[in-house]
Amino acid sequence: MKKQVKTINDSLVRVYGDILWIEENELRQSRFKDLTIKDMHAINAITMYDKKTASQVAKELHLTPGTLTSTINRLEKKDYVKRIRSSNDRRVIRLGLTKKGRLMYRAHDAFHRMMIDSFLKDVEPDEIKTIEKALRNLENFLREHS
Amino acid sequence: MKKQVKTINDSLVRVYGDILWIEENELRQSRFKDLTIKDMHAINAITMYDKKTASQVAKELHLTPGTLTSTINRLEKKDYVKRIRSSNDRRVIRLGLTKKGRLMYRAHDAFHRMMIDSFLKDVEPDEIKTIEKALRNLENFLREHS
DNA sequence: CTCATTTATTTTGATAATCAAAGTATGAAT
DNA sequence: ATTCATACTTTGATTATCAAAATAAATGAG
Repeated sequence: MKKQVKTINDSLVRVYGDILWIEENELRQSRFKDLTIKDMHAINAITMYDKKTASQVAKELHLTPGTLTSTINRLEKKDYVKRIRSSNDRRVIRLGLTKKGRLMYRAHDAFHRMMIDSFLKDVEPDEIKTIEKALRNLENFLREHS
Repeated sequence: MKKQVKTINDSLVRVYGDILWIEENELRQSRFKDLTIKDMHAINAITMYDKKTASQVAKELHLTPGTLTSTINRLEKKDYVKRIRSSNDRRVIRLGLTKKGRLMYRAHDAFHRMMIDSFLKDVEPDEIKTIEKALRNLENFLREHS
């Protein structure tokens, strides 16, 4: 019983470290060598879809506003991200991806999809429900602790 | 179907970011304020149990030998970790935790245990098998990609 | 309307983690 | 003995990060 918890925990810890490391390596061999994982995760948080504000993205990534600014500077200079000054409130910056940014976004997304597909290999639909339940549990736990 | 994969993926991404952030905050409020999360993860990798070599730990953490050296220097100075020169091969450094290090290890471990307990709340024994299967899938995927 | 306050972002200055590459010490093998 | 390999450390440079101060725009009270 106790042992099972430890095994699952160790597996999660290992998996997390390995994912970051593999993503870093794949990135270095790809056409997007000029990005770090952190850059990639910023692009992922910015998203192809909404036009989030800088503050929203900083919060999601748990970065201070200043750090986010410099992240955006970097990504703007490298032509992955663009700043869009909001017209109703001219203090706020909305963030969007350039063509190159969207390309990167899709590539990263494809990797994650592959990963989740393999995660769910041979997992039956009702078993997926179990996994979703456990993840919800975890998210609740984290919410209580923040 | 596609949607489910996306939901699970987003949840995992969110969860991992949040765990790091929460651990960082808890640490800052604890008696172990002098440690960063990275320090804590090094202590976790060093473990209370085996006496791993510096190389082993570096590999587990995906750090270069040089970086591990400076991590160990830091943690030794703060009295969490001790170096033990191996007697059969005097090039090898084995790593152990001090009393303070073991205290930290247990505290961190307790947090993880709580987390996994809540993850597995209302999850039946045979459902746990599902989760273990999915994690094994993921570890295999990661092994193929490294 | 104007001044004070709040909000969103940027700038600045300092620090810590990291890497690659060179260095040191030890061990292994021919 | 000499060379090669291994385990770790040192060095020098770079990058991500933060806290705090600065800027710029919006909001609200009178």
